[in-house]
Amino acid sequence: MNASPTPMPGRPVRGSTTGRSLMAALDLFGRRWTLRIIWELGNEPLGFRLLQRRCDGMSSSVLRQRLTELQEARLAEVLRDGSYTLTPLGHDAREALGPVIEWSLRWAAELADAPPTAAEDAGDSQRNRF
Amino acid sequence: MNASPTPMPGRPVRGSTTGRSLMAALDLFGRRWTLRIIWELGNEPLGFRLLQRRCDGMSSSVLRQRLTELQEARLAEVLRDGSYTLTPLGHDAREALGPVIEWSLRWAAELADAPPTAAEDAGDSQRNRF
DNA sequence: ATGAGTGCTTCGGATTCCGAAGCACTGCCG
DNA sequence: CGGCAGTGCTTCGGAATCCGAAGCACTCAT
Repeated sequence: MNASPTPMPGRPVRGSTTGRSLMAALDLFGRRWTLRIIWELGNEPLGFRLLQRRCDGMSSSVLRQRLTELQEARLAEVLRDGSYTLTPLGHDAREALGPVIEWSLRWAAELADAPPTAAEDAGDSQRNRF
Repeated sequence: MNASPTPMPGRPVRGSTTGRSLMAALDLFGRRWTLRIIWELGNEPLGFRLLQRRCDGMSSSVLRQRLTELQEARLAEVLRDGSYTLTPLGHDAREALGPVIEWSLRWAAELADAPPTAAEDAGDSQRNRF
């Protein structure tokens, strides 16, 4: 299973040597689908295939990888019936994500009534502005 | 610049068709280095190369990509002197990340005094537990 | 004018992600 | 009992993404 190691506080983070726990968390969360999985698992325990469907049919191989990482990081665990849940620590993480949710609503509102500025859509507009 | 489109509320998200703003946010944040960049820019405006150094020397090509995405998403902008900052919306996002920081501390503490369970380190231990 | 620093691009190779297919297994239901 | 659908999970080839070294055009201090 040739994958990069699960980020953990105390150990050096991918591309870093400091190992500060915040950086480890940012690295862990900054992997595709991780945030989404935590979010979906926070609602209710889910089996593998059902969880996969909730995540817009994400790749099963990556889902397996993410679930392993989350287990190693002690955010998720398997129930006796085989379904996946968040540990108490995992639920904490999800709650910590709450403000992000609220923000995303503001974000959506902001973008709705703000017409794109000339600077943005023409991505190659500014160059060598020294 | 062959890159996947910047996630935006209202538009379908990568691998999804719902376009809910939360999913867009999770997709945006769930790209490597994005959270880290927001974090670093929240402290102070930074020029390209300095920001790169703050992010453990991340790849310049990816940094450029991320910065463009963040600008399109209106989280970041360029100052007159060429350095990058967070927009007010971007600062909101960073503040929304605050609880995640606090959580990462608890996470570190939790992992510190919790010996690894047999289930974890031997990743290939459990198979076909039907 | 020379050297150091900047923002940014290019490009080949490494890593990661993807999705279809398949395996072994457990329920069902007739 | 014999299908048959559903499960968790793996494999594997190809696509997308990431990486880092190198370089370009430019500015500014010396």
